[in-house]
Amino acid sequence: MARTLNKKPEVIDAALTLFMRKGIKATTTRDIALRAGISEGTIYRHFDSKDALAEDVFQENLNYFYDYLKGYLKHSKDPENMLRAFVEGFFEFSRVEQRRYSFIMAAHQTELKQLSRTKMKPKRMLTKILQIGRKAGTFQYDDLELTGVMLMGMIMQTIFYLKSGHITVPLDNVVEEVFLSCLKIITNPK
Amino acid sequence: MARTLNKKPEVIDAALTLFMRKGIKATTTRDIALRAGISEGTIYRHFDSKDALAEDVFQENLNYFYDYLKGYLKHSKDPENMLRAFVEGFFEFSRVEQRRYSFIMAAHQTELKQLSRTKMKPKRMLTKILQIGRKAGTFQYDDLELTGVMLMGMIMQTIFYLKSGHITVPLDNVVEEVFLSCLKIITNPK
Amino acid sequence: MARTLNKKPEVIDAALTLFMRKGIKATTTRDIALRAGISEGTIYRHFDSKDALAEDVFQENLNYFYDYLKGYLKHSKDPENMLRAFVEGFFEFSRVEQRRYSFIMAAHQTELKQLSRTKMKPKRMLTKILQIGRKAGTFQYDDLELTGVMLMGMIMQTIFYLKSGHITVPLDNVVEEVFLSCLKIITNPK
Amino acid sequence: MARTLNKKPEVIDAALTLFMRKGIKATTTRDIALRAGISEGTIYRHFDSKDALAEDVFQENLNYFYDYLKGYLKHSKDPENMLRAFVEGFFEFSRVEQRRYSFIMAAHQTELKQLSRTKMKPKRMLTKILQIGRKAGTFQYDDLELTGVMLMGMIMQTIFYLKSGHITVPLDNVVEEVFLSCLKIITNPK
DNA sequence: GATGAATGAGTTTTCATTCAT
DNA sequence: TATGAATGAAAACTCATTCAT
Repeated sequence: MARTLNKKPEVIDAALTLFMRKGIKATTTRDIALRAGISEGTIYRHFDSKDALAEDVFQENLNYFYDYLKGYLKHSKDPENMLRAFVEGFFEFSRVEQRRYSFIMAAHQTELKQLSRTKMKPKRMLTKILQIGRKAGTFQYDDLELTGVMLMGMIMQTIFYLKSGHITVPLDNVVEEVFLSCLKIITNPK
Repeated sequence: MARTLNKKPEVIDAALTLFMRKGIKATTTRDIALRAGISEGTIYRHFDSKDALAEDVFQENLNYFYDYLKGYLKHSKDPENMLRAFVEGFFEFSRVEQRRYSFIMAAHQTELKQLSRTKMKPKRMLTKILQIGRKAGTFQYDDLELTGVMLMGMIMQTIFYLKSGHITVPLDNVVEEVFLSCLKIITNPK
Repeated sequence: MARTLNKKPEVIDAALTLFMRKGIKATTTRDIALRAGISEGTIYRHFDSKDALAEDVFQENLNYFYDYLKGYLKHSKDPENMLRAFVEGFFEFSRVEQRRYSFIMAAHQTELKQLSRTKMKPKRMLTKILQIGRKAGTFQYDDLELTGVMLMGMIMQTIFYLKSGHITVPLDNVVEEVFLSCLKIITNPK
Repeated sequence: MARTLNKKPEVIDAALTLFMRKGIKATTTRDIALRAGISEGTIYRHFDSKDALAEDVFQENLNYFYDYLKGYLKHSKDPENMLRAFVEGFFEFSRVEQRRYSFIMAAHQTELKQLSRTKMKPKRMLTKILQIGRKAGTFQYDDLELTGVMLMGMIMQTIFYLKSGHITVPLDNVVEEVFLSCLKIITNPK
């Protein structure tokens, strides 16, 4: 079937690795071509510009992350378990798929043009869980968005510091601790 | 005699604005010179390199932020009040000094060379508060670093989303909400 | 057996349109392939190079133009009528076959390699008419080439400005006016 | 006074020479830099883009041409003499300033972006002369624009063919012949 | 004949930094 | 100190042409 070669996957893969390692700006098309074992021109056969490539890589990885989390949540039934799975999945992904995770975060926060930053799918997953929990009477909170954001912040920031080696607690404990802190916020009466 | 005019402040001010707006990498020395109303060469009279300028701007703003928070905390006596002041101060600073705040965060997370990222002074303020609170018996938690990081994450992420206009709750309520959530984590029994 | 489809006409047609619109240099093989609905490689099955394609398109259109004028002149007998037919034919062609005309002119004046510019068939038609007219005693002029060139210039320049919309006189009047001006040059005594 | 070097004139001069010789498209910024004895970057210190440079060179030369013609016309009083001076000036310029003339014509017809083609100053000079002549009763014609265009066409086309060596008549005679032909068009009764 | 991915040499453009004035 | 023109290395991007399928 495949009549001709198609180096698009190689381009994307090389780009991901390098974007993650040095950031989008600091990665040159030459770097990408070199690592992909292709010529620079080939990049432009598949993408309109370096920015378009970055955008593409970002979306692809975001989807990958999203699917990863969905897989993690599949078997959870009650809200609390879903939340636990979400937190665990987040940490797990950041550990197993370091490259992807780092890239997603960096791109999300600063490197990408405003456009694509809009919808952070994983955050919407979390708010969904919170909604279900409130409906079930398990969770209590005032503002959905705000609560979601706070929990996301706890999780992401903890991972950020984990990566810089500033936390010495064993990983499992960290995850548990973060999960419990989440629970405290949404299950305790004021 | 001759009032040798010193353009350094102009340089720093222009750099700050631009770094914050477009990031360090995306800001050119030409941009800076243009906005500062000086020539490009002048930048190098005051700084060894663009990176050195960025580093300088970062430190200066971090100190400014730190001093700002210190002023906010001055009159708080008990740990809970200190924590409240800290959270309020953080939000207030991000509101009043938008440029500075945005720049500090962006630079902190991605753009600066590893060197200067090491010590995030405001975070150490927070851990200090947590320590005092634990000593006084007001706060309970297992790991100091981890807890500090989680609280920081909640605060920073909330501000991040506030800035993108995704939260519709009135600011005062948001601050109160975040503060209460912090309290829940460190004052509630498991 | 197999009706080996031949995409050559598509190539030529697409090339003509694009060459005319943006000039030869500014038209890429990619543009041509896209517009022709074929692949870039196919162009090289029919032409040795882009330049050869341009040359081909030029010749083909020049011949087309020439045949068009010949058809216009067929029924004219005396020199004056022939000249009138020539002028009318020129204007008519430029109107009905805009793409072809624009391309011929542009290519003729600047874009083609010296080679093919040599013989501008329509101009030789005009000089032929002038010769016949002189022999018949209808036209008077000193130098054949020079006179031909001047008349050509009047016609072509007028069409050029017509196309840019700078002339507001009705087309028929324009043609008549140009024809009369030609006549003045070759029928009036000094 | 001149405190620092300024290579802008060198850039323009080199560009003019090369644009004229090979056309704008075929001239690379590298060519220009090499010939100007500067680095490529310097071009961009003085012009936003290669296109902007071409535009600038075009305007400059058009003005130069215009001034040249004005000088030629200065001492002519009656319309007929003005017209003669105009025709002579045109031919003379094309001979003395070959580079400039060729460039102006090529750029005018195809190479420049639509924008700058709008106003062809010399043509407006000619229409001015025609107006004066009509007011003075010396010239007769119906449409000013159309007549101007036809005369321009005769002049330009003749020069074009002169350059390609297709005309063997001595230059002075050519000029005289063209001038007389112009006169015939605007001084003879229908 | 047709494809379309790949090429690579070449093009325009960018930008931190230097330096004569 | 301040200038601003100049630099040059490197960046993003282009495109006619080739070639395996």
